[in-house]
Amino acid sequence: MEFDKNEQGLYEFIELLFFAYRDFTAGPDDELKAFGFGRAHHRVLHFVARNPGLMVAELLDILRVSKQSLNRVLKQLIAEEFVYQEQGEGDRRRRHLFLTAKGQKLADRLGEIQMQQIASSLSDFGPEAYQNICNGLLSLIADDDQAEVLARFGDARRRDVETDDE
Amino acid sequence: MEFDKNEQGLYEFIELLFFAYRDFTAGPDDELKAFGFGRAHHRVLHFVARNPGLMVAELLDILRVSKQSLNRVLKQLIAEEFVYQEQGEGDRRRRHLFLTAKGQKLADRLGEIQMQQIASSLSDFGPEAYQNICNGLLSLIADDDQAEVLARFGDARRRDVETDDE
DNA sequence: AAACAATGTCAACATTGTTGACGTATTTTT
DNA sequence: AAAAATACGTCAACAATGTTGACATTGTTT
Repeated sequence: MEFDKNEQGLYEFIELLFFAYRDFTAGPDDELKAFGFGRAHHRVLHFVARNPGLMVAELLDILRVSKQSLNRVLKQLIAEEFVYQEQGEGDRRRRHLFLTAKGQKLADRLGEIQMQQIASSLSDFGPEAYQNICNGLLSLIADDDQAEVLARFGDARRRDVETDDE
Repeated sequence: MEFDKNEQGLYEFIELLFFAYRDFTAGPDDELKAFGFGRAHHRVLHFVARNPGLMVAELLDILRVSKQSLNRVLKQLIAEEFVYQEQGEGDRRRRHLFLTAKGQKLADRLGEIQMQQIASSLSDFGPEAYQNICNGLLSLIADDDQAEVLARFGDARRRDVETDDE
């Protein structure tokens, strides 16, 4: 299949993104049903897992939903002890979010499902092709947000290095 | 930025897909508000525009929603004359879907918004990189569905060629 | 005639999004 | 110290979009 950058080809690109997203979210959605959770809960679990100590305001900026919408799922996750909060040390208005052991376990499980799917999907691609795919997705992100996303990636990597050193 | 295929890198891939989808759907969503429509209406407009004469059952298979959920938005689109139906000639139970002039105009407008976004996002990529990106998205689609998607692409291309010949 | 298929429709409900208003700590500014 | 701003939580109402179950209509197949 040749993908061209004419009008026809760009319409196909739109559909590829739709179908990829549709199929990519299907696995975790199923798993979450058993817990009475949905995709909104998954997002919180994912970003808290990847950014321990994340503040509510930061999460709001990532998800781009109203605080009331976030609070509804966050409240459930805290009540059922998948997530806990710690008061900020410098500024005690802030609530830093962390996963409990139970939350970490679920986040890991959901990650595993998606990882397997990506890994098997992308196994045929060499490193250069993989870079192309990632850079392609990155460039689809609004210009203003790209730096933000990369900054969080950088932080997560630094945090991992520090953790490895401990 | 180097994207690796380790666990860290695959988590980043998940996020890239999330952010790309989030920002990519934002533009049309805004435009649709003026018509009192949402993303669900957009999907119908898109797939009917790309596959004139599409049957309801096919649309259900593409969107993977219940017929009741589809019918709610389809009914509105028909009532407000963005979409019309034609009874099947061979099998008169079937309803083939088409866009009216008004529907086509809106579909074109939404397409234009997304096309500009893709075109400017992907303009830096050469043909090989673009093939990688498309093939990457394609491989994320469930195996069972890939053939189906490609078949529809093929049909649309053939239909375009026929149309050009007329 | 009976069964099946394609579509439409009614009703009830769940999830996840929205806006608006208000409350409570806590920190910053004046 | 008082006032303003910030970070977060909460209540309520509502909208969009998804679900399931039941049933009707029409047309086709057996």
